[in-house]
Amino acid sequence: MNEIAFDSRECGSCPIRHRAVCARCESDELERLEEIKFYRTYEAGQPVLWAGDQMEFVASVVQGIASLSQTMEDGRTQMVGLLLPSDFIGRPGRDFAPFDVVAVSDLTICCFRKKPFEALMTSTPRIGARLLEMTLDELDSAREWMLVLGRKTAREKIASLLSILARRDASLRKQAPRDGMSFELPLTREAMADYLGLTLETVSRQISALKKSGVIVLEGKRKVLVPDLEALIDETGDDMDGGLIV
Amino acid sequence: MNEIAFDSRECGSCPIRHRAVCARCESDELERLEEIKFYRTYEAGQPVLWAGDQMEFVASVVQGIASLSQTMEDGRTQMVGLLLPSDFIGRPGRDFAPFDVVAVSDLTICCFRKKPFEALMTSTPRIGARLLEMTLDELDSAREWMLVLGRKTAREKIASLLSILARRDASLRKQAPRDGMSFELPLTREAMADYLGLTLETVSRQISALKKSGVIVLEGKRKVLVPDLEALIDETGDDMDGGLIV
DNA sequence: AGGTCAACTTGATCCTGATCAAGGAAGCGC
DNA sequence: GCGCTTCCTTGATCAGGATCAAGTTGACCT
Repeated sequence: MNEIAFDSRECGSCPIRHRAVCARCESDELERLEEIKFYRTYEAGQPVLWAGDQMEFVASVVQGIASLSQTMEDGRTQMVGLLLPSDFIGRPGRDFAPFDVVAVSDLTICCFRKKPFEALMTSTPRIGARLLEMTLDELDSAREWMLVLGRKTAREKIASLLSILARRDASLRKQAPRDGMSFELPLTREAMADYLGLTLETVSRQISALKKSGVIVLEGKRKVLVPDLEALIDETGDDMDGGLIV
Repeated sequence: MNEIAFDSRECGSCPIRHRAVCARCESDELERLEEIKFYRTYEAGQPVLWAGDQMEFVASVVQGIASLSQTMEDGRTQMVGLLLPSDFIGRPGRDFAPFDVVAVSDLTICCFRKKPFEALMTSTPRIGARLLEMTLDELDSAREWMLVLGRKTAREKIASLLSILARRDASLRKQAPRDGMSFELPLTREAMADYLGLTLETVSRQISALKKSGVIVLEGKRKVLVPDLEALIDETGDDMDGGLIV
């Protein structure tokens, strides 16, 4: 996700967050960030914020996965973002949460009170610039996901999600994605369905179908092995190179 | 779209652009923007940029409509954004276009060479801050659209698009959306289909259906009259208040 | 007027994914 | 062990939208 190297020890106990926002920043900025931060943890399934809530902090994901989602009155739900470690929650300059934020797995986030963070942003333009860069990345990701939602078949959708998860999993442990890699599925079938605009039954069926055609191998229900990465990417319908970055 | 009042005469011949980026800025910033800008025009259907193209400028839409879209090898197309007057094209800090940009109607854009614009951004933090704000708005819009693509029925999709177009049309002429308003459809059925993740036949059928149930009245093929705005919004499946802002 | 073309409408049929329904597997407390 | 719950799988059927296929409309040209 974030290419910038930054020695994590210098950042104290919240390395990822600092790497995300303060890349290349000077140490006094780091210290000022240290002063205003605190941690929160949530269990899988717990809400972090409801749409419309007052947000008194911005945060970054340290560990675990959170989701951004919207629900219609009749219960139809669409996940609009998956927040993995190093992703940013909240928006300077905005007071209310636009979407529900829910802990998908056990979750630790590193929070910064919004007011001081905003003050820091105006006094340190680099932070704002970095945030703009991150937001533009997220916007591109959201738009790429619109192709998935609007035009892909169920099978292509599943393959797209798996290939994203595989790549992000690899990059979190700083490896290149490779053949024969395996990773843990952090989402229930229902959460996958909500992300992909499908039902959980269809998700289950398509995973079974990919398994049957040998594109993936399941170890238990939540562990996926990808014997041939290119075969999986083939199933996404994307052209080889471009590829989703989420 | 943009709530900030700014006397357009002060901005020379490109008022919207300046209002979008330079809101509340001082006059010397305006002058510096004047120095590096130029205009381009395109006819309906012409491409502005292909995905992967080098971008040597950023721009804002002055008149007409442009689309952002992605196409798969087999020809499936998904529009991922609709750019109306005052919307921004391009991204400081990025060299290649991530999506195709096409003129949907006759189009005028106001361009700024990227290098000087970026220089201006670092020397004038307010511009960066404004751009961050706009990008966050676009991100929210993109995420709201994901609900439309992933979970809404064809009829709800059409109603959602019409209600957005109605509202943006009203706001462009600085009126509150009201009952009995009518507006021009700037998109072909095919373009609507590409935006909504449908086929053009389904779009046509659902428009006919909405007409038959009296939610809209067609005058010719491209002019829509909305006798009762609330009835249209009802059809979107959204709750009354929140509502899509695109 | 007639011809041409693009945009649109409408009908018939098919198929993907939703829905309804039942049952299996793993974890956990007692 | 047993019951209980949550998550997942699989089957049968249904329906919404895609696809294929004609027509229609209207703008523009000569």
